[in-house]
Amino acid sequence: MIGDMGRWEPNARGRLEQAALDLFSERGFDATTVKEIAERAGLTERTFFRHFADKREVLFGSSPLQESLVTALDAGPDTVAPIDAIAVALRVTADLLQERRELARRRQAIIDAHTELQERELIKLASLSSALADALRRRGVAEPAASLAAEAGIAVFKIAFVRWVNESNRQDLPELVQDALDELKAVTAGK
Amino acid sequence: MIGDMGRWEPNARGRLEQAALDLFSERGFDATTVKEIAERAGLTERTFFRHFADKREVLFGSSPLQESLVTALDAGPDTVAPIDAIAVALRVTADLLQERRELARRRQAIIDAHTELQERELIKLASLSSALADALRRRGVAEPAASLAAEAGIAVFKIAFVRWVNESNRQDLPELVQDALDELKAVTAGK
DNA sequence: CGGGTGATGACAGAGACTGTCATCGCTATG
DNA sequence: CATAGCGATGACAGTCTCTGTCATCACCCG
Repeated sequence: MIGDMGRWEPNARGRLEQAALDLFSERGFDATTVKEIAERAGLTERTFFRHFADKREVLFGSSPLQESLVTALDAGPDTVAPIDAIAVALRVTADLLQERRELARRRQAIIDAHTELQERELIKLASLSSALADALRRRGVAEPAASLAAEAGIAVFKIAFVRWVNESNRQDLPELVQDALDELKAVTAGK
Repeated sequence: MIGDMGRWEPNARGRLEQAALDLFSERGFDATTVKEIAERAGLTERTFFRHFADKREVLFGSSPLQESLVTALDAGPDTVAPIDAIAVALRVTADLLQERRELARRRQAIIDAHTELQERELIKLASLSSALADALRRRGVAEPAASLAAEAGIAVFKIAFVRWVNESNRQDLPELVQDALDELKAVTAGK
């Protein structure tokens, strides 16, 4: 418990996120009630739901990945092939994510332990894929190439991320992304 | 209402699925309570939860896709490239699915209207992808090629399926799958 | 016909989420 | 400095999902 702070203590949302992360780590997602999260943050259950649409969303509320990916994609020149534009965006974003490795690990451990959280993660990734496809279309890429390239990019990122989080030795995430992409190219080439 | 049937009317599970599909179509997913579904099927709410883990699962309980995909993959010769083995399995399964077009449309309309249902659909597809990757590994495909090929295959299937469901003119689903796969190959080749 | 077994009903209860209204702290404005 | 407005919070009641528990019912087996 942080202590009872009156109303208007700053950063209510951040306090809720921190409290949730701690409690989920300690007791697990199911064994933690929203009321408990709110109380640890010095707030009420009702206020929790004003900041987050549901109990799961507190783990997914701040995700700078989408912005980074889309920005990087829009920035690159329109001349390169879609898959290469995606490769660049993925590596830039991977580099960003790399700075928060411990937070990412902790969060992922919670998510991996609960199916409901995996569902939420998957739909966030789908939204990411959709945003990527939009950005590609803005670059003049037609359908279904845009959607396919976006889906392929997300798949590559997912697989690289899993390796990065699980390996105990610090491997470079952008490198893992590049490796996974090369593997995908090899596989789809029919080998 | 089907009428009040005593206990032991046959196919309780099927009646629940049918009642749910009808009610979700009529009123929407949120506006339908589990109690209403159960009553239309001549059962109680408690019994609903004995057949389905949660309210969403009633739409996903019977999915023969996974079995078909894995069976088809295991059946093919080990000599072909992973991506081609997947292509065959996808086309065989697409052909199966094609027979239930109207049911698929109705179901998909409900799913598309509710985020929570899309979450469940995505995790079912992830499970499918995982099963595909397992089957590939049984064929001797190494990681991460197996996972990447499986993810790519699911992406191809997803995009072909969307087109098949939305187009008013009856296009051949296996053909759409093949087209999407060819597109993916072109995209990952760097064009 | 009695016992066993599995499916169902009845009931209570926890917890997620929503609607509504009161209350609080800050700020602009006179 | 008073006060009115505004956004964030609290308080409270209520619905619905989902679970645990025990009784009851239909069927099958000997």
